[in-house]
Amino acid sequence: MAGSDIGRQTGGKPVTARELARQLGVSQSTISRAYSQHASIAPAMRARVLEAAETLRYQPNVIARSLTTRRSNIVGIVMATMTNPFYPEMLEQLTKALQQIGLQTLLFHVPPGQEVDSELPLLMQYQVEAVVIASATISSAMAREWTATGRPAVLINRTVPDAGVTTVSCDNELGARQIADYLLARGHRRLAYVSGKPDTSTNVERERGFRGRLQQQGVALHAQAAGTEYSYAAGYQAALELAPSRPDAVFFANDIMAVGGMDAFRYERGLRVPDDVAIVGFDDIPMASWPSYQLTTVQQPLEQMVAATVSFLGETLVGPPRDPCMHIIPGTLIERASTRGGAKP
Amino acid sequence: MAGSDIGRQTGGKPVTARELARQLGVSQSTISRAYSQHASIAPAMRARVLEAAETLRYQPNVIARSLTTRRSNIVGIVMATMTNPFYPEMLEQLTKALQQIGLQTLLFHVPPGQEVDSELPLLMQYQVEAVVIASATISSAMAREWTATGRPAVLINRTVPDAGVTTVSCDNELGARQIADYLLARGHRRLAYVSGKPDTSTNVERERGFRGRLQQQGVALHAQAAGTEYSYAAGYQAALELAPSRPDAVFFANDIMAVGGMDAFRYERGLRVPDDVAIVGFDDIPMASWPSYQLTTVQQPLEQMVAATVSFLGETLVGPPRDPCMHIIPGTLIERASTRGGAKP
DNA sequence: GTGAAAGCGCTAACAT
DNA sequence: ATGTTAGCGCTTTCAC
Repeated sequence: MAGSDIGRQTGGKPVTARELARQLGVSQSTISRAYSQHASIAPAMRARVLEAAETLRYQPNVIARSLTTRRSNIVGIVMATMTNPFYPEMLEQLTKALQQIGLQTLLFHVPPGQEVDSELPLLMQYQVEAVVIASATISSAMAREWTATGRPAVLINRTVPDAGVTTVSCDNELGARQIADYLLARGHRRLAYVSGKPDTSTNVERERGFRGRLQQQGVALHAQAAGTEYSYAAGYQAALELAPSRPDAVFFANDIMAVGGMDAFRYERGLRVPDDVAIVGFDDIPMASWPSYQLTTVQQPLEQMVAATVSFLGETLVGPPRDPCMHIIPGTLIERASTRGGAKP
Repeated sequence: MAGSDIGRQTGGKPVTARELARQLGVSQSTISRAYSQHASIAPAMRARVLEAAETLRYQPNVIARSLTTRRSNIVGIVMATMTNPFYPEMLEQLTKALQQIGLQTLLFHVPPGQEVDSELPLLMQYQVEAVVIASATISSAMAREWTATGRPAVLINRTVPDAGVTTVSCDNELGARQIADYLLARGHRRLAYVSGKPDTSTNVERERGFRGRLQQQGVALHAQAAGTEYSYAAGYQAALELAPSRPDAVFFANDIMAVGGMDAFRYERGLRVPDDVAIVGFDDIPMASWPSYQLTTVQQPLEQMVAATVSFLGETLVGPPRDPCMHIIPGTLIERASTRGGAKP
């Protein structure tokens, strides 16, 4: 690693391929070829060019390149809030994996109230080659419009019905069913569900899985509280609403809510977890394994989700566009002390 | 919001300004002018162009624009790990604020072992107008090289001595001194410090502030443990090392470590917080205010830090380059139950 | 106020 | 293997 070739002369304009060519007494295309993997150029010549580039601090302008190649090597990532610790982790992994295959990440933040839809024209202007939408949803109309442009879109952790968008997600319904089975097997009968942000596919699927399974087993849902969003505070609030009905087990739509709920049960209502009330979440965020929480949860297969996303993008950006597909990966139920007792405070 | 103008015809190539011009029977420069704020164009004409653009799904190609204007409107953000919850929050705010002044964020992730330095040439190739480095440090040699290109660099939450880089940071030394004063005032005398990642400026400054103040007050540091990194696990580990020396108060280099340490003290050593040992952190991450932790800490002025960063960038990217400066903003000591007792488990 | 023409820095035929 | 030429889609003089 040279660590010394940033690419511009002191204070001046960046040196261009033409200048470098002039200095070397070669044509400008020769410079270009030196940076192109499969170009026919004498190895000696390439070496000469690269060496001169180093001393003159020449760096190819990839923006200009993308104008002719029509490949920006940029993918847009759209995220709503990152207050759920699950998402920073995902973003980090995603960015890393994309970088490894030579793709850069243009990050867009969608304010809570706003629609993802309104960001897409901007992404388009920046010529991103694909868009990854995480912790946010897109209208199916807009999704169709986007894919009509020939650019792939991947929705992580959300699905949009028949919009032709590729989806990568944990099997939420399966996970929720496993939770239901697990709680029933442990003898719980006064089961409650705390929903997450309404109308998100994750919430719908998890609720459907949980309720569906209970129904199959002939157990009625004891109580339900509506979280307004996927946050600690919403979980906390929901737990307070739920407490009077005295559930013996509560499934929160995700971990950050579960953690909030647990705190509310313990510190506001003096309930013991799991003795008075068992708690289950979904995601397996770092806090879930902290001794203060020891939260039973369904672990999302983050690595596989990222891998699926990136390999889909990688393939469809080189080869012929792959058809959109649904990648539904099963999660793993992780049993911890929030349901099975143990060394709790 | 139209919600319907993504910018490309179905499956085909994006429509260009030239095509749009041809359709309208005007020159291509007219199209350009319609999108330029201070161009001389008849209002009627502009309206005509914009309307046609909408129906034909024309969107200017900002990448091509940047070639002529030499303004990419892209800033690079370089982050190391985001496992410290303080950083996702910062990233979110930063991206939002940059977007508001028309700047987009190209995100680069630096793997733990790797140097930021190696990423900069890539940033340069993407013609970013400025770089913001968070949760990571740059060598001062590389920093000088970068600024020599005439592009601003901002280091958030880190400083690099005399490298000509603008720095935005909390007053770590002051904060640490306040913590020392606070703990002494509460009668603690067996004080310990848990250091963060060695050689980071934050760690150096916080340690200096804390030790310095103790020395001034004639109190010797009772014990110290070396965290290897800013993580929950490192804090946990450090607490275990510290426990035998029986400190009556521990200042952890940041909150995520403090939370880890607290869990270790409580669940591994059975100590009560704050009765047996008082705990203080730094940052004020969300978990610090959760009832399980109720962590006394110094709140970083995140909003002001982001505002300072963005306004510096905004100014220096339009007007004449501003000189690099140090923005040191005082934090706020927040007293919670981890030092003053209260409703603890 | 609008059109014509010359680039921005690069890649990709097409020559040689 | 290298040089020449023609753009990529846009902004910006310079005419009129």
